[in-house]
Amino acid sequence: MSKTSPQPPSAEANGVSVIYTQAHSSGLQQVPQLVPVSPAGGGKAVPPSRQGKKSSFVDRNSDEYRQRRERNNMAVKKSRLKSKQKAQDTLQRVNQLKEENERLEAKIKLLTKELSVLKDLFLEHAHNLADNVQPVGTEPPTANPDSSGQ
Amino acid sequence: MSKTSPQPPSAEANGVSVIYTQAHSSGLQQVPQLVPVSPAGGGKAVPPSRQGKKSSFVDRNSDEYRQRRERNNMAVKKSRLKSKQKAQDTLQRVNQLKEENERLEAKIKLLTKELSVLKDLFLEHAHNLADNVQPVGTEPPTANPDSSGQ
DNA sequence: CGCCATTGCGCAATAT
DNA sequence: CATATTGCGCAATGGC
Repeated sequence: MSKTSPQPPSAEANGVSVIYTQAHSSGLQQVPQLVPVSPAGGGKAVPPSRQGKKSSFVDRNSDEYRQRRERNNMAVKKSRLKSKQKAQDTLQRVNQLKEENERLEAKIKLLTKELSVLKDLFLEHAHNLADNVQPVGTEPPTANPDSSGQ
Repeated sequence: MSKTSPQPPSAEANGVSVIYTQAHSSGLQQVPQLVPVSPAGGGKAVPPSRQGKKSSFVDRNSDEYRQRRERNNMAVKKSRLKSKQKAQDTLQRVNQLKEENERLEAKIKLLTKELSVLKDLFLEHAHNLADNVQPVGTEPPTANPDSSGQ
């Protein structure tokens, strides 16, 4: 009883899914019904073509309105879900890349070590040649008159 | 005139910044004032302690309420901004990791090539030895009966 | 008990 | 004209 998502604001999630999915805010007993589509001068006064039709009010009771709202609500949900998906994918991508990075670093470490070994062999051999030491048969391993490290 | 952010829903952004920052929904002329804090049985009926106080209604006109709302609105904005920041950071992280990946792959390629060269040198030298080629000036054991590779 | 932080949700303006 | 996105405020809830 402690790790649940914020749960829909009581309405709709409960049995009160009557009609007012928009129960929030000051409504609950809507009186106005008709509200100006855009209060305060929106700049250009209503497109001349729509003048003699519905001035500029929306009927919050019309089926048209409710249907539009519902559709938009669905679209919103969908969009937000998609958004969250993408965010998660991005997170996964990060982890994926981090893993690959570690893999590559490990490989580099290995290759570097191998190279180091081979180079050392070369150096040793070069020294042997320079010090006049025959290859097969005789081998004074680390008993060389060599004094330098490296 | 085509790349502007959704601009606040007309109210508040315009000159109508009266009080109703919550202008949305069916309000605009709020009549109820007092609304049940949680419609439909929320399960357990109100904490016994609050019974004789304010039952369970919120006064949408009280300064208390408005202040709480305003504070929450700020918190919400802040939280959302933070969220977006984090999302962007994550995207940057992806690019960062991708770059690093390329860098590492290039390094691997280089190291691999170096290794390849050194190994070839070794092979060549081994062949020289096998083919009866003495290093400084000594007689070889007349070629080794060695045939195993590696 | 309160405060801030998060989160799901619906609305409206906009973008596509 | 329809859907997709986005900023915003509300309310429930998480967490300190």
